[in-house]
Amino acid sequence: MNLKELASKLGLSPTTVSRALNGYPEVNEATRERVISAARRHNYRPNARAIRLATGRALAAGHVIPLDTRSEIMNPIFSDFIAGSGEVYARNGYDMILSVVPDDMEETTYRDLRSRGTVDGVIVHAPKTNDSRIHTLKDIGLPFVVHGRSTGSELDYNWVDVNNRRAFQRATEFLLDLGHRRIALVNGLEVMDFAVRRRIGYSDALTARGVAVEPRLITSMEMTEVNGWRAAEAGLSQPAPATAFLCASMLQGMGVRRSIEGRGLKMGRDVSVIIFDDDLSYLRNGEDVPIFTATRSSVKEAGKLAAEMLLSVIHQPDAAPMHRLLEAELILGQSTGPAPKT
Amino acid sequence: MNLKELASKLGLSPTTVSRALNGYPEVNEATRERVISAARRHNYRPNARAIRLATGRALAAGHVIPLDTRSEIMNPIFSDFIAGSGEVYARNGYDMILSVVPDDMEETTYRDLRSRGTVDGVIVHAPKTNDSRIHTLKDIGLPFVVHGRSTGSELDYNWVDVNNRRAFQRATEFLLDLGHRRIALVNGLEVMDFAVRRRIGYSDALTARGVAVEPRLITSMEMTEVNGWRAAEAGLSQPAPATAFLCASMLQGMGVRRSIEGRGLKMGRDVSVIIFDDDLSYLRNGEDVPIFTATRSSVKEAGKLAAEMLLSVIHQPDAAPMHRLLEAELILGQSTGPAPKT
DNA sequence: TCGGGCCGTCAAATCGCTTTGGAGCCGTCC
DNA sequence: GGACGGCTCCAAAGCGATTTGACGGCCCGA
Repeated sequence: MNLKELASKLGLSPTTVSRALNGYPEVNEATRERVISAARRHNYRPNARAIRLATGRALAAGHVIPLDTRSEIMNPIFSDFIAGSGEVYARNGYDMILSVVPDDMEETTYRDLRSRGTVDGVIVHAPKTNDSRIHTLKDIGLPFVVHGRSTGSELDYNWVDVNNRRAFQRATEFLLDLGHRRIALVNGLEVMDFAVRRRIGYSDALTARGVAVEPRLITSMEMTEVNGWRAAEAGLSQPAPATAFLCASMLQGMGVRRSIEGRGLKMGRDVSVIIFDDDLSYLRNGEDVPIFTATRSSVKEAGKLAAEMLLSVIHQPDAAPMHRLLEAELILGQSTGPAPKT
Repeated sequence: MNLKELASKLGLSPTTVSRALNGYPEVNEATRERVISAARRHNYRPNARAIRLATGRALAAGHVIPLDTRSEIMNPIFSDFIAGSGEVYARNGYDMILSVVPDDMEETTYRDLRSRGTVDGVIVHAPKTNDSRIHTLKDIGLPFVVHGRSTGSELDYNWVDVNNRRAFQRATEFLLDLGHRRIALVNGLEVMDFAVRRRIGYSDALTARGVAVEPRLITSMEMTEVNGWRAAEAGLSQPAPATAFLCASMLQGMGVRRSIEGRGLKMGRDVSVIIFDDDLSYLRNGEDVPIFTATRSSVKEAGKLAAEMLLSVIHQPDAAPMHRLLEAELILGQSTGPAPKT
């Protein structure tokens, strides 16, 4: 059932039917009713392919997910992020197109999406410092929103981000207040921009209190459980072991906990741990009582906001760049306590 | 730069240019060369929207991700699955369209995808027993491949699945061989078909050895860390506590471990644990030495196979239904050992 | 030399919608 | 009574590709 058939069934022209369905004013309300009910009755849905060609819009948003060529690790926050954005797209009649692309092919992908007209805009995931994709996208004129920011880019662009620096600064201060002095940072890879910001927050807090930043207490690895365990093993087996760990993710935190308990110590009493909690639906930080003390910011919510921003950018391409900085909450759990007496 | 422009630049008709680029035989090799190099030079890419309308194909595959209306939990295996399928689609010039949909809206979504012509076929995720989506899809004639199976459906359909029953049967036998008799099953929700199959494998193994299946040792919850912990707390605090746990996922296994270690026991010595390991990229089971003894089957690989199957179904809609049953490997880790002497 | 077949190319129709530029009808105002 | 507007509606021209059917050369065999 297509527009022409429906029109002829109604004894109307395709023009009128199209206008009736799309809410244009130049059609009599009575006929509009007639058209709408006939459309429903015959189960008519306009062909998306034709609409796209006719309007020159793709009615689709792209998410280009970089897949690290060496490690092949997918970012685990990704599924919750798209759960958030997907909802927004669905509500607005947009499709969500995913490309999982080896990270050295991203630029080609953007150019392709643009010149073939597959999408109206894209979300940029996992920005690095001085990320070249921002230039590329500005260059080819494809609307985009970055989830995160890229230090070093002199361009202004649309982004949604968490205040990573502040979150880690606060967490570090909290540990300092508890008397901890040897606080280990279990960071993500510092090619990622957010990881750099987190380290800065951490160092700033230490420095402000006159506590030296010790490189031996800082690790920067992919955010997995095993790497968390490894970092804790290193931090706890030193002559002057860490008394607290600040982790960039829940999974790392779980690895740290495994190391602590494997040594017969108790988390929250002998060693304190704070994590960054993305509030992933399948990785909740306990239920009523949080397991980990955490700085929390929902990644699903970020996905929603980014999608909304993208749609607005698509509709008003010439508007000034938009920014949205989210603050993480500091949540008190069972994994922190006063520094043990030396 | 579109086809017409390119054609006029070359002094050729659009027809010829189109044929040259698409490898049709009725065009002179010399002109083909000329066309191809001109296309490259002018950076011409055919407009996907036009191709879709002209050919009547969507050149896109849909993944409808059910979002549990109550718990809002995304399945964590999902990101690795689409990493696998995405690669296949990309290689074949297909787009991947994702719809994250409240589970009571899935049917509407399928009908919509079909009648608006957004996709050529879909992958069905997370089938339940007697899943109505299979009927719906057959009914509306949209090609599909199920990741998993649905017991109770009398229809024959395309699927890619792991031999869940066998995997859990083998794991249970392995624990029995180690002398364990009180083996707890930490299962997923048994509305999911795969969870039912796993329980059957578990019970079959016990029954075959004359060990009674004790309901008090079986839990069936969403597969999170906290639920794993909870199940272990229950299983370990009974008068005759479990000596081994068989978990449906790595996250549950981590929760079980937390409970074990929280009681001052040692996993692998005092209590044994086997997990089902989906080989998720961000949740590796250790590195060289696996942490958990596990039945392992890569969900990314399953994604690849499902996508390949879907493409083949799209191209040959009338072929007989295809099936692919994957066997899980049994991997020996550090989490299992002989049952402690009573 | 003429007709038939093959090769290479093209004009035009098509896909299913949107959108521009009227057209017809009726009522109002001068 | 005629011009002008406002309502409704329609015919036709797009969007940018694919694809059908046909046509002009050229070669070959009769």
